[in-house]
Amino acid sequence: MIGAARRWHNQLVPELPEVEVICRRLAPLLVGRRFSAVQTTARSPFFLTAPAKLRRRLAGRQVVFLLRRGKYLLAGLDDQSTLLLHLGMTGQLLVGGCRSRRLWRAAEREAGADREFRPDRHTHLQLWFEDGGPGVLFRDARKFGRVKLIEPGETDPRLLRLGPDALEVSADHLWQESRGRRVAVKSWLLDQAMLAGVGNIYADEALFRAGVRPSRPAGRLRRRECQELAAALREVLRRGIETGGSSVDDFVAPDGTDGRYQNEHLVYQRDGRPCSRCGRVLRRVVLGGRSSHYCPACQR
DNA sequence: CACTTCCCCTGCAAGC
DNA sequence: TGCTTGCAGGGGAAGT
Repeated sequence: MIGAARRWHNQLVPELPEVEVICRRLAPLLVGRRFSAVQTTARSPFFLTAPAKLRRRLAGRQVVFLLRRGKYLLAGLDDQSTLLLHLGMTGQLLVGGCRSRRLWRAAEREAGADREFRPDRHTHLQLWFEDGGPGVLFRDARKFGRVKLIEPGETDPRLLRLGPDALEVSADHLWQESRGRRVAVKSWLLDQAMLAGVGNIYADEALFRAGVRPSRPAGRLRRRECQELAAALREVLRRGIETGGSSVDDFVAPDGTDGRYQNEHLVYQRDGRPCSRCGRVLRRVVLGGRSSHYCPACQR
């Protein structure tokens, strides 16, 4: 296999729209309910807060609110502590009992499996409620996800470092932040301290729509391009939320349904195929260790 | 200080 | 067929 024709199996990272979809669908299922028991697996020492402590501290707590900040989910609890969740690359939050073909391995899918999800060896956290209703399960095959209990009055340095939320990014912010930066605009967009919530897919899609080549040094952006990039970012993120997120591989909403935004990807993982705008063959380049997809004619 | 590289981890698919 | 190898990537640490 050569270059562009090669199709790697890529995991989809939950970016801002996916986390927002999860947040909106999960909030009615979490807020107001009280944890009865919390289960963890022996394979979960990657948690920022030790599993044993999570089990002890969460039991009996009631969820007061659920919100998204960048790619983080924050569940406020009735003792003023906060449960912080990051889905990493393969993290999933699922409602106990949900059905989805996507949750099963290819062989099982082909067998027509569309059955209820049951906790498996990658299900690291199980939250059950005292009302006896469906639980919420955190599953993460690659363990890049993070779970932390933030104690009352404490803050987390991860959250303090985050830039403004990408859903409301302004041209002025991009302009000011980009001045003097020599890093590739693509790598710059992925910097959560500059802008919170943008990942590989939406960065590539926004750069295409703004006509900016991912390898361009951020500091070379013109004011006009910052305007177009800000508008493109807001548009692709808003549309991503509207369509329920991108389901390239691992993303499923808590109820097991797929998103549809992958049907609207114009460049992401489309290298080797013609550009939808001009017909030129789309390319893939690695920037800062991350693959970027772009049109050599439409993006300058 | 700015920027790059490495590492964590696992599933999948190419290649032998 | 079955085993080995290598790639993907968010984010933080370590290196240049």
